[in-house]
Amino acid sequence: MCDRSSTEIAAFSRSPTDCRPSDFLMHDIRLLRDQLDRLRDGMRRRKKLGELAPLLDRAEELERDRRSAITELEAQQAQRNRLTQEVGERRKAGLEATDLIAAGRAVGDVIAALEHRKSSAEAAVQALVYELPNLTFDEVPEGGDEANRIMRAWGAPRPDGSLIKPHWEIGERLGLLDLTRGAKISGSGFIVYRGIGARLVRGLMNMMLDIHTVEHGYEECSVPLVVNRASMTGTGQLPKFADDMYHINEEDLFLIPTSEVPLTNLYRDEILDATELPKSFCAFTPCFRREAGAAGKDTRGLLRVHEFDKVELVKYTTPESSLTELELLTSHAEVILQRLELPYRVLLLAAGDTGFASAKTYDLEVFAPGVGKWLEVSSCSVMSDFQARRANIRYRPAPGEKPRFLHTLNGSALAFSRIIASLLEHGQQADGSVRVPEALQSYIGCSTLR
RNA sequence: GGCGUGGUGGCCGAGUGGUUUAAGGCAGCGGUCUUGAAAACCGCCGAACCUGAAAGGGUUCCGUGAGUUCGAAUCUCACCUACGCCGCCA
Repeated sequence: MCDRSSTEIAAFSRSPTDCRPSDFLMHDIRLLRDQLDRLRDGMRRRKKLGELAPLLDRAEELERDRRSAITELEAQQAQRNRLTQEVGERRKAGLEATDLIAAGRAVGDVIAALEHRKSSAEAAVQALVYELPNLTFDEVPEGGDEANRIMRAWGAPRPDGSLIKPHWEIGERLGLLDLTRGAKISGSGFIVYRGIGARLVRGLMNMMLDIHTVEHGYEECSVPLVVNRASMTGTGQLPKFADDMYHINEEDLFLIPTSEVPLTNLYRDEILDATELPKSFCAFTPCFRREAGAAGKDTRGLLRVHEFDKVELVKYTTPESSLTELELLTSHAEVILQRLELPYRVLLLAAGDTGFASAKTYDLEVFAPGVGKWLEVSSCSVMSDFQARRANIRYRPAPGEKPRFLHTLNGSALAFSRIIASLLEHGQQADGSVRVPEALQSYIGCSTLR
């Protein structure tokens, strides 16, 4: 078991609106000199070592140069401090100081050059470190998605799957999906829900939020859908995944790909009290994804779209309790699937299939008989201190003690479009109508979609 | 959008070019006193980085960045942000 308290790689902007190389918490870059082997092993477990090994070597070299620049720079700064202090003393005594001023000017030139060298090295190290994914926990299987592990399953896919139509057919026939007009007004991958379809969205939102707030104790938040660069960097979407996001040029703002971003950045640059932890939040928001590079994949229906709704869960915990909290958070997502009577399975993702910022992830998959696939409807992750470092979120274990980075977790509970696809396909009846699960009936006011 | 005023450590707050090495207070921690507590008094008390086996030494940080200067919390410019007034607006 690895030390979860102060391990993960990272780097970190602390400015509210910007991310400049000169303003980083650098100390965990020590991993580059102290624990290079651990970093290498982490990348190997993700099957990324071939790709990232040269980057690690380069980063280590730059880090050495950064430190030597700092050492020289600080010696020169100390020299300058002595000179300027003496200038002050001579002035006070009414004496000339032209020689000291000349010397000071010379030292100033040296300092300027060293500062430039330091900030170049720092920016370069930073850029490389930003490309390194989180280290996964030891219990995460090595390898790619072939090594994913099915942990448990709930319910059973219906036996008559071959008779089931895909959700887009049933949805359009019942008039609750209008894919053609969605494409007309915005583009392919933008959905119009109509009539009972729109009411289904609203009902799912209320049902999920009610369960998480009332039964599971999450604080509900209504958050901005547009966030700044520092927030996107804090949770790890930037700089590596810039192409996946919609960007507003004039203001340099981004449309959120998930409400994990605003919820996790709520406490950016803050120090929480240990007694406040764990903190649990949920939010309903649309999520925007460009899906660049996914052209031609799952183009029909609701499986891969540019805008979808989601209820997200986010937790802030101590390093000691984050794994327990992951199990809890995952179970909270499962509750929704059980209430919706959708058969699902829980996968522990292998290291190579685990997301960039995550240390351990469970995926929840629902079987959709119409398209004949398991659909990923939730991804529940513990990010260890990867995001906390980037976003500078700490907690004080006890009064008077040093602040430590906390752990963040998040999970979808759940993503709507695939859930709607699953509901339509799983609930299909012989006459083409769709049965509504009991827990949802009061939210949408009927027991059958027809 | 226009004009104006602010942004200083966990909090409040002084500070307009050179012992600021950031005053003072509150909170916190330790101690003296006390049967105990309170009060009073004394001491400690920000973050990060570099160096070092350690002890220690050094550097940076006053919203952010860029300038001016031998020297910037302090002067200049831009930006962010909060508040006030005016304009516009659901």
